[in-house]
Amino acid sequence: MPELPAQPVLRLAIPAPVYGLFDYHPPADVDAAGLCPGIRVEVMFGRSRRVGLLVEVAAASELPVERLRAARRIIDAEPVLPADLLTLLRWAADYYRQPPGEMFWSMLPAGLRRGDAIDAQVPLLALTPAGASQSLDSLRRAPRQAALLAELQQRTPLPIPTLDDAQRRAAGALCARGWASRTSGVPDHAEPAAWPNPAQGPSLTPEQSAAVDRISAGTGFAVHLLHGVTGSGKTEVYMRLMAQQVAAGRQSLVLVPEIGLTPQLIERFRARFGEAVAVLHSGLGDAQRLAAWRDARSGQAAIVVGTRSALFVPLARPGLMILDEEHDASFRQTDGVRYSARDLAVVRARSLGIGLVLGSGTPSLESLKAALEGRYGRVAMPTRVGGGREPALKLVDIDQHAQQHGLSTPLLAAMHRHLAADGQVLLFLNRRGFAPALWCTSCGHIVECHRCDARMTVHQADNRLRCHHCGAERAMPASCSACGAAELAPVGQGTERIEEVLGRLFPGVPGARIDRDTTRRRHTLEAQLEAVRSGEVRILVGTQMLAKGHDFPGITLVGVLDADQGLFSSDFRASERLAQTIVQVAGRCGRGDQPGEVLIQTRFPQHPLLQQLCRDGYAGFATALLAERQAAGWPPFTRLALLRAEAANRQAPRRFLEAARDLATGMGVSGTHVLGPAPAGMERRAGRYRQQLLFQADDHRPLQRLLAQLPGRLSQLTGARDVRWVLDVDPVDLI
DNA sequence: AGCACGCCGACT
DNA sequence: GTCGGCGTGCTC
Repeated sequence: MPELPAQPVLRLAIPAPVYGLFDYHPPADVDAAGLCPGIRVEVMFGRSRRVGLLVEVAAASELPVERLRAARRIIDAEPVLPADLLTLLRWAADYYRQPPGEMFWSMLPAGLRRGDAIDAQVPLLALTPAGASQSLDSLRRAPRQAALLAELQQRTPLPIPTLDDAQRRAAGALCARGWASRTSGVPDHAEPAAWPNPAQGPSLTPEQSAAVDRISAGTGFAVHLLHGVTGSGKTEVYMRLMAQQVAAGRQSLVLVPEIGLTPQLIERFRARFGEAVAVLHSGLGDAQRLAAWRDARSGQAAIVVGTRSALFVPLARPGLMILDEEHDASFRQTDGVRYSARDLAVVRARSLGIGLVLGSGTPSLESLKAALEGRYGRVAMPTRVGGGREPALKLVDIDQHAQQHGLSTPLLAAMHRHLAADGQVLLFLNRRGFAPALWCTSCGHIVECHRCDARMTVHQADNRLRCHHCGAERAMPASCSACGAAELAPVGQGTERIEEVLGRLFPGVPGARIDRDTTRRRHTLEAQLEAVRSGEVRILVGTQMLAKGHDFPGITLVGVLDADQGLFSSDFRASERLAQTIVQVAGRCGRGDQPGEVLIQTRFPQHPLLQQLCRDGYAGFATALLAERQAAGWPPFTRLALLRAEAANRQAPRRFLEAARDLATGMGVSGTHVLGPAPAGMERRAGRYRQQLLFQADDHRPLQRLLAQLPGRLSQLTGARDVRWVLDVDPVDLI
């Protein structure tokens, strides 16, 4: 029997938790050879309609032809994702052992995932003839309306999703006056507007110039680790590099941590690059996100700034990628599809053949090692723009000094000194609430969460107990549930309590507290930060939120109230994070000629890590930590993957992971070890018991070999249905 | 993830 | 007698 020539098939990534691509015939009247990978295709998948992404056109399927169905329709004429993102998608799905369909899902704005046309109609604001002939003078008392009218007279129509709240109100007013009207249509992106010339920046310090020259010297793919201390002017270096790209007609993609995407940063970018800046962050609505995404894809935007997921934005003319605060944990996606945007940025830059800058004042050990081995270029900026160096760190032994509610005498003395000299003080304590525990002074009982292996935190302002791990909440008990005595006392310090103590110790000195409890409402954080910058607030207390990205020029003293969390943690990364946090918080103080002072309260002033950090700074500390990691066989000298399982039942996760361990050891992949299972650091959390199994390998290759078939086989394991499990490749949290 | 198929308890 | 409980298995 003559063989029929095999027909080309479409290999699609379809959003489903299934590992692999799915093969379909092209729709009846469509020639597969004419289809470009990156387009969306609508198919019937099982009994439901899905939108899939064409990853490749294959000569034939491995499945018998009769099992394949034909796709319903081809959605796009042009790829929505360019080739480099398809490469990235496949690489990431493979490396992180994630279903490609889910990975692809996270690369598209919501509307496009549903199958909307990429040039869908959007609401537009158009200038009316009356508005066109209107002089701006008549709107002198309505500056926002005047600004919007001026913009409309330059370019009409404007897509309404790109307008902010104030602009939308102004739009309403202009419509009421009959000078503008709402319509809808396809925004005109056929002819990308010419990018405005970047504004002139300040002159660079020699150190900044050298950094710019070093980074822009090469062409093609390269990763540069820009190790610049706080205040060394990294952002200015980024902007110079971006301006070079603008001049060459190429786009820059800037990724910043969640907290780093502040209005100030966007303002700086806008002031330099004007309207050619597109911003992507989690607060955006679907329409705004799509508009920014489209501007990046069309080349309308010269600069694209965003958080983690902006890594997946298509770029028409990519020239440079920048990842600021590269050590920051928020570059890791930890729920849903798991990936590291920092590591994927390297992969994307390589496939694009462009440069990538990883900037940080406290680089991750992974990046430092790569720089030491010469895989990344290393550019150091140890000096602050005003000329000063980073403030020295001083340890205060809290067992040797009297203290009042968590504030030691030396720290209190320093606070008085700095306040008297017109300085501002920042106190850092990574523990919100009033006190981390409530205990009975009569019987010693400590109030615990019913659903977690954790203590309840006292929140005095609203007289409630909260669990910071599961969110459980209850009224403050009047008496001990164990012995009935009405002698419950809060123990330990939280930011709320420190704020109260400061009110008593420094009466009349205006203070502010910044943590998740005080900034829950929108805009309060910005208002509080402004009060600090203006000098109105003299003492600032806060958590982690203070450590990142904010400039407080008037702060001259930083107090780290408790450095000891993290010194003795079972997570080998805790000391790296502790040092990064301390150095980042310390960096908030002192500017130019004003030297800063940093006091770190600890019960272990002799601890070698703290000693090293104070003596040699972050770079010396990191070198020592790298040696320690190498000796202990931890990353970045080895590779890890973590399999976590949880269930309401205590035994199920253990049984499942024991079966998983037997499966993995039975595969006998040389160069790999399986450790565990062991209970997670907090075994019970939110009412669920958690266990974990650790895979360790000398290199990523044996680890990948071990993990290759694992997810598929795990789901077939007996007991797999009794637990929820996730596989985390290159995990950051081991507890 | 959906969504159906499949075998066992309380109902018009 | 059947409506529906959610265990199990599949999706090109």
